[in-house]
Amino acid sequence: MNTILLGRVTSLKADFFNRDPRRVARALLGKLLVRKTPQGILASRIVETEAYLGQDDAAAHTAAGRTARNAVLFGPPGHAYVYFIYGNHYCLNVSCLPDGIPGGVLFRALEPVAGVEQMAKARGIGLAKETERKKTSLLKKISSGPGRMAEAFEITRERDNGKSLVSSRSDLRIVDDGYRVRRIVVTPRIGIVKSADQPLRYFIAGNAFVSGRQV
DNA sequence: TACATGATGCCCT
DNA sequence: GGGCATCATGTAG
Repeated sequence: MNTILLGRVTSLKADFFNRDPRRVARALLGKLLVRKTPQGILASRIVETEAYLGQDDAAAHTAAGRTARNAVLFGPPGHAYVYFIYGNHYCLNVSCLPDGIPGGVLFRALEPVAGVEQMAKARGIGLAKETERKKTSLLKKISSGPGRMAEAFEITRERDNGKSLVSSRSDLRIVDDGYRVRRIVVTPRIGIVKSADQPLRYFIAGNAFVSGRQV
């Protein structure tokens, strides 16, 4: 993608997503979400995800079967499922498993890597005049949370729902820059009522950009 | 056509 | 730590 800015990276293939969402959610930790914009490249490391299992998972949007809204989750793997929630926020998911079988992974938190100023601006956060100490706490507000990261990447349902995250022509992609995750923590998912006890939330241990409180 | 609800974040206390 | 904004979607009537 942008080899000067990011070093050597390889784009993930559709096969990466063609498996159980629990495995995809784990494997996505440490990868980079990359957006090409007219103003420049945005890149952030994926530090927190949640798996949604399809028809056997009461908390998944696909639990009651296929509808116009959730069709992407029933489609081929590696595509963006974007939905609008609470009248304010968009959330980004990626479809998993083969065409016809529902399942997906929710992106919950990102660590900003490139295009930080642009992402801060998209969030209404000013960084320029801040002290280093204050900047550190503001950086966390850019994309620590599913609604926040969607806003930072300017992700909307209109623009991004159904888009491939693995196509070389896509402006929104996921790449591997060789970063290796040391330890992964697994907890129950956040903000749900049904099936709230299942341990399907994954995050990089010790990472400061994970949303909410760390265990 | 009406209504309840939600994979959230912000602001105020 | 709690209330609230705000609306698309699905389901019931």
